[in-house]
Amino acid sequence: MEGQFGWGREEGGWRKGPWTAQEDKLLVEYVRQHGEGRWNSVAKLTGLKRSGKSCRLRWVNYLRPDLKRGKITPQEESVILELHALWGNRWSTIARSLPGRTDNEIKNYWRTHFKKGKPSKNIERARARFLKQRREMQSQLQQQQQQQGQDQQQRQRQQAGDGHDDGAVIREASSSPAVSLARQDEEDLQMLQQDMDDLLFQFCCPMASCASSSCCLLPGATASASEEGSSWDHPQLDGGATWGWGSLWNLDDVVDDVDGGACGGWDTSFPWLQEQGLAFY
DNA sequence: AAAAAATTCAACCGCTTATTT
DNA sequence: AAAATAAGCGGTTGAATTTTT
Repeated sequence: MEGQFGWGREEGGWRKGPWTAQEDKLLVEYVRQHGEGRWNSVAKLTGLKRSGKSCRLRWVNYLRPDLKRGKITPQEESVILELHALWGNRWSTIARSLPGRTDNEIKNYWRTHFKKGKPSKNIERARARFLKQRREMQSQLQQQQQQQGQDQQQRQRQQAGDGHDDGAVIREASSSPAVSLARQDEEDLQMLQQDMDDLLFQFCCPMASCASSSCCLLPGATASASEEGSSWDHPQLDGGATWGWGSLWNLDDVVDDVDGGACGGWDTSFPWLQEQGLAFY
């Protein structure tokens, strides 16, 4: 029974908690007539007592017809792993490469299957800073390009398109099955790669060779992965199997917070892939 | 058989970013 | 230009379900 306590209650006029079939019907009908978006008017037009936010969420994560139902396939799983190694907890970015899967779904899947340690906040902060910088650079570049003639613009774009012959990790990622990064992401990644290479060199990371080539699952390191806490007691063993990009970002921590002891590893090893006979990288 | 523990995942919250007014 | 509104994101929660004891 719902409606008595916290779940299924009404609060400030809005219903909360699990959606009923009737509510779904109303929302689906609304979208059929008015399309996606303007979620706040759902309540006004249909009488559904749900906030716009709630409606959007329900549609995006559950009612959308293009959603893929059913379990995550092994292929999808390896994509998730791969992209999480690249992007960390940027679930929506990852979801873009998995048609029919939502960020929420991927996030849940990751958390329930793979999450073991806790990544440092600094990773994402440093990363955000980097990406922001990158974005600013890009928009500057764009402005410059606009001032120059269109011919030149095209020439430059071509150059940029052809010119990715460096970056082993990128090549590795894009040659992997079923992974296609959004253009913007790919560009970010490319810059990130360069940046990280520099950092690697600078800090002489012991796993440098691992990170710049395409290891990740070392045969010897089945790494039963200490259940809780960081892997930094034995970084070269526990982390060894997974020193890919996710760990690379930890270098941001080094930069960001040199004496904080921050190099927080993601204790993520992938024995399940082996069980399934799947090679990761 | 049943109680406890663990897992799953839909939906929430707060915050940030984008768009509109 | 700035305030308001909408959309989007990621972390977290907790009811329901499944597994273990």
